[in-house]
Amino acid sequence: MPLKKRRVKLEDIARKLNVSIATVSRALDENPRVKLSTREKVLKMAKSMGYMPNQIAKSLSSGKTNIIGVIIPRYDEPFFIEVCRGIDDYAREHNYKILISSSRNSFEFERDNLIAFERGLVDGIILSPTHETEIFTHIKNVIQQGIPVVLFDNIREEVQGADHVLIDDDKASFNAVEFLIKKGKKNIAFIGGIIEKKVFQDRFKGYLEAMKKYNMTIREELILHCKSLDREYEDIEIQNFFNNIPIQPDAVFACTDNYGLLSMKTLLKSGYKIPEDISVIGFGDLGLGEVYVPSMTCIAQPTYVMGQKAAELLIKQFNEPNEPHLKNVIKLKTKLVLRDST
Amino acid sequence: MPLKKRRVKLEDIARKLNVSIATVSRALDENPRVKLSTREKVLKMAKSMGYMPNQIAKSLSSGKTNIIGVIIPRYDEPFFIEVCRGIDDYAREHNYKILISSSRNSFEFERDNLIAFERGLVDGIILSPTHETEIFTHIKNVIQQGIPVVLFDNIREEVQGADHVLIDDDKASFNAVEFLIKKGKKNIAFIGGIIEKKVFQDRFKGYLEAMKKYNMTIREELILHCKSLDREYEDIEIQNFFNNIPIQPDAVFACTDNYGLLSMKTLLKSGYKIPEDISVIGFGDLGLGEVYVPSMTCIAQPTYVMGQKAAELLIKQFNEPNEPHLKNVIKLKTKLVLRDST
DNA sequence: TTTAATAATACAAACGGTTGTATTATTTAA
DNA sequence: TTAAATAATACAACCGTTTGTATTATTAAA
Repeated sequence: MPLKKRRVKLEDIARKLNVSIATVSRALDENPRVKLSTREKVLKMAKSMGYMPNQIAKSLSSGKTNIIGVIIPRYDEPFFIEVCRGIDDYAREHNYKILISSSRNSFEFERDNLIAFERGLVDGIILSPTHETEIFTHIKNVIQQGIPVVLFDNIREEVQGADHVLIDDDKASFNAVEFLIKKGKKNIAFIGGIIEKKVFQDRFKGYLEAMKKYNMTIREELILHCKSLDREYEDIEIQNFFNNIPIQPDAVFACTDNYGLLSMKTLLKSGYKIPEDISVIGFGDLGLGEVYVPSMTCIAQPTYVMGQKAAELLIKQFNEPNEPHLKNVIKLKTKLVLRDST
Repeated sequence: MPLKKRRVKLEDIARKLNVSIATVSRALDENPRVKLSTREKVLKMAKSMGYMPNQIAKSLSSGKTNIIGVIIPRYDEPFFIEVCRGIDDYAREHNYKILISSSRNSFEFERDNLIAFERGLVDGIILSPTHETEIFTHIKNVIQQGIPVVLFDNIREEVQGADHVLIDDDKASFNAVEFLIKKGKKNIAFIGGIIEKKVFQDRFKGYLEAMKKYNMTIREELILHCKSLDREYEDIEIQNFFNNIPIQPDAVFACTDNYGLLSMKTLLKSGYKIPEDISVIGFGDLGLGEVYVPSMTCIAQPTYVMGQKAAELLIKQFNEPNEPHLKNVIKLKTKLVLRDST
């Protein structure tokens, strides 16, 4: 193992060629201010000496890091990973890298991550707030520093100066439930999550709206708002719900993919035939819905596109540094992916 | 929206308090060289002015970015995401951030990412080589620059100077197949992947070893080496295999989670009862195996721990900058998670 | 007191680039 | 040939920190 060699820098090249650092810098930039023959000499020498520009020095000097900071609530959810893919692809095409941080579903972590990014590490931030996040001063602070911010997914409150990328939860649910109704379903169960959360409120709202529009009876006994955050306990809640249900539902609209799958699991165990006896629709089209037997009909979110859009909005902000930037709000459409469970 | 304000820097604080920049810097560092009363003044002023240190300047000056670069072949594989979680948790505890890059399963991208990291953005690199990666000069270059490197998962060849974190594929397969044999299975099918790849070679090796040890007849007709890289085509290959199989297998050992699930899907469709007629074991414990009906017995890899170990080794390298660093190789144990499919 | 020792602070170089301006070399026009 | 115009390059400040050394203020010892 050879000794670690000191990095080659502009100065080293300059000295060897007996030119100034400035000339070397410009030559490497293909700046027309340096003579062609000089440029070639410099490029050749740089190559032969194994020159690697120092990104940190560049950033300090230019005030740009070409890094986008991304904060997601968790890594182990395909939804966020897909969004990150979208961000990454778009970013890479525009010469940006992404620095992903997980807030571990904790407000504290979210704030800490934001503060870390605020230290000049990133040119802008794409953030999906945790469900815990109720105040937004930490985000507003960042914006006030002049750092561009784009929010996506779980947005409880619009933030002045930040762009927003959302899906239309309300409408998506409405469409799914409408679809069930039009198929002639009478007793459509609703499986939602903690009702304090905006997502679940909106999805519930869509359910109610569709039911009302078609004059369906809304039965409390067919509605479950899961309270648990823990996967394991969700399972139990859903089992209890279906095992003690006083009316036989003929359809289930579940507010997450997992709720849908857990429902199917329980229903199959109880002897229901899917889709003969009962139809099931889940929300979100990632993970297991497709390979499960039977495969599950889902509301597909344009996850990847969401990431792309977020990156696009952010980079747009980079390129118009003349404030004040107000906000763009993009609402993306979902679509119903029909499978065996309906 | 107020105007973007210029960032507060040490100089601003220094000027206000009529002290030198050095003193301010040291005061914020709690350096005992500054008087307590001065330090307090500085801290107070820094806070009231909303001072945020500039990470880039710090990095340039200190030569440390406190960022770990991570390169994985793809985002949309739970395996890598879990490893990243492990890396991130360990890194965060030791005051490092991670910058994740995907090589999109392409050697070119892998090399490009590596070069980007080489520009001084990261203090060290954790890399899982793509299946395409056959030469390692790009990695050796990085190591020669004195940048610590840890490799994990798909390592075809040990690289001098880099640490390695692996699982014992051979033994894991051996154990799984041995388990099936001990359950009295006679016709154990093997579903592997492209046999040129080291992983699949090792897993096949484990299968053969177990079969030989227990004097089982090895039948070519029960062995499939999938050729496809494409999920969709995998499905077809596996369907064809089982639909045309001349002998009824009573067990399947599949080299990936997905192969296992696809096998189950096909077998169920063909009327097999699992586990009554046939047992199935998959490799990898992430994703669907658990929720599938029936749930699938799997070889669980210590994915999260793998990430932690990788981060640990890397940070260890940071702390012993006296070369030459040779290499550490860590082989992690798997375990068989029993479920309904066996 | 006056000096020596030490505490507190200031100065300035360094990290490795970028970029505006000054300077020198070369070409063009008179 | 020489002045003016322009091309090529050099100089030096700057980005915001850290840190070794020099300087000044304070305290302790003689």
